[in-house]
Amino acid sequence: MTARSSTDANRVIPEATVARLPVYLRALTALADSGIRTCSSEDLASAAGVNSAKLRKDLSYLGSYGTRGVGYDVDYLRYQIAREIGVTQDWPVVIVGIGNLGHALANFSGFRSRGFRIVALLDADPELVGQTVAGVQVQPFDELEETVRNHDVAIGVIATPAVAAQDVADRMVAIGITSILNFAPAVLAVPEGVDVRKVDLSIELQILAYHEQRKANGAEPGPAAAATADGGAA
Amino acid sequence: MTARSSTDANRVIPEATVARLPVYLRALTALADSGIRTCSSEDLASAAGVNSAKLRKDLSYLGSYGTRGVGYDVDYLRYQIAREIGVTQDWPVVIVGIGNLGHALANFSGFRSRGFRIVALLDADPELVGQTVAGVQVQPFDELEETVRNHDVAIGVIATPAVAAQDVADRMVAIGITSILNFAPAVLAVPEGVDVRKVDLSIELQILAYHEQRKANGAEPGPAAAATADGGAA
DNA sequence: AGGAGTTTGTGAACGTGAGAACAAAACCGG
DNA sequence: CCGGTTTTGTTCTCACGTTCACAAACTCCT
Ligand SMILES: NC(=O)c1ccc[n+]([C@@H]2O[C@H](COP(=O)([O-])OP(=O)(O)OC[C@H]3O[C@@H](n4cnc5c(N)ncnc54)[C@H](O)[C@@H]3O)[C@@H](O)[C@H]2O)c1
Ligand SMILES: NC(=O)c1ccc[n+]([C@@H]2O[C@H](COP(=O)([O-])OP(=O)(O)OC[C@H]3O[C@@H](n4cnc5c(N)ncnc54)[C@H](O)[C@@H]3O)[C@@H](O)[C@H]2O)c1
Repeated sequence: MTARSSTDANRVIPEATVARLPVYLRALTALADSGIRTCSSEDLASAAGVNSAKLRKDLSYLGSYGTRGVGYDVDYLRYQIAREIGVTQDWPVVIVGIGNLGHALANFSGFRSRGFRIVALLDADPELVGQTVAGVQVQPFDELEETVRNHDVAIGVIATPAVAAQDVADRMVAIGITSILNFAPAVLAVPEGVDVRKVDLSIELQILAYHEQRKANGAEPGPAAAATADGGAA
Repeated sequence: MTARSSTDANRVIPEATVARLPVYLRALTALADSGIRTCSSEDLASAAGVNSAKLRKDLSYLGSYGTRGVGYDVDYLRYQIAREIGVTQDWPVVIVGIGNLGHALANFSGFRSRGFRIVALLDADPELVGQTVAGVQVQPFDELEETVRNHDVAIGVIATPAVAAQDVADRMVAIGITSILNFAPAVLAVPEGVDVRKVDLSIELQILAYHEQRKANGAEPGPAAAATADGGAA
């Protein structure tokens, strides 16, 4: 109905698969770094911590990039996954809320190396504004709109206290940001078409506590080795 | 087969439900704080950002704590969920790797208020050892065993670089830690019976980038408003 | 060239989770 | 005490995700 990208868009990739592709990408990068040029689905699966059938099925959604009897070319597959995810291009990102967590995020080098570029740090606190964090000057929150327009930002990160999170999200959405990564422990309401993903440390710990309690109570088949995945729709 | 907790353990609660219980708990706390003493499943569901049928089904796994025609008593339900998750007791936690992220975690007040107590911060860097972060002195990594035994720690947090993560995890497991929250972008191998949950910022961003790219390519039914859930078994 | 050995890609079976729908239970007003 | 109203708890159905198992496709050795 609309534009098509080079390799036949609108193939639908299950959310669960999308959530694992970055893991495969990381595993492939590790393999490439250790000089391995070819790997089997078994190799890659164990490096990624999944079972090989699942890996093969996941990759089959992207296309047929392996060679039967041989395996996958590490660099080629890596490029294909990167292209599918969209990290062959650079994504400009803004971070709002430069407190404890915001500082850590700003200093995190893993951003750049994975296709994301921090173009602005913003905070409502006048004390913080003007300070330089990780080589970037903190701007007043009011400059959000200007910055987003100048850099054509689509992805915003919220690292403010929970009470401010909805306000910040509203502002982001109003300005045209369509993907939000939210670290504040708050449920964000956003219009259709805007993606929100949340990272919530407390929830993760509480899930661990639940299983820990069950182990202590003698519930035999204790699960183990969990992860994080999922997606959803608004 | 073994000990039973007060309210009939070994009821099996689906992982997807376990992952949402902390969200309900947070929503209930918010309601309680604003003076609301009773709420319907509809109210709570919208506060938690889920649909009410799902909420009711989730709660039904815990027991029958509502009143038909009336709704749920906020405080009562809150207590029941907290008890089920295991956050009525305090969980001692150790954090290993006090860099950018470790500092932020140590300073995070949301720990204590949700039933977790940081009993130790550990790092391999001699420069860091002895410094006080968030009122706790950083200890050398070698003191892990002693600390874990003294405080009966079951939950460990890894905030070291990826290369060190597996080593740290091995040490933790050897000492008796059975739940690990891993922030390093690495797949951890742990024996059966040990739970690992990972928080990976880069993966979250890449998932957002994927959907963002699809939006740009004109894939109409763009999903939105995702979250984070899941569990698994080793 | 052909057969043995590998390894992918996928069809099918199975399990888990989501959502609609409704009967059972509680309250309320008369 | 009874009928109407509200809201829960649960059942049923469908969609999604995982895993198994195997034919197809490729390599390599003889
Ligand atoms: N620190 C952690 O390790 C951690 C872990 C998990 C979750 N979180 C969550 O992340 C968020 C940030 O945590 P933190 O420890 O960095 O908090 P913080 O208080 O150190 O920092 C919050 C920052 O947000 C700024 N801010 C407040 N309102 C704002 C607004 N309306 N617009 C722009 N900026 C605003 C403040 O000036 C401050 O600099 C919180 O919601 C917290 O619950 C933190
Ligand atoms: N900074 C972030 O916002 C962020 C975001 C997502 C993920 N991460 C990940 O979290 C981890 C920590 O990030 P960071 O920015 O705090 O890194 P960092 O380099 O600032 O801190 C790492 C700390 O771990 C310590 N360490 C190294 N090896 C150790 C060992 N064997 N035992 C004990 N301590 C050891 C180091 O001394 C250092 O203090 C990394 O894996 C990073 O990829 C960080």
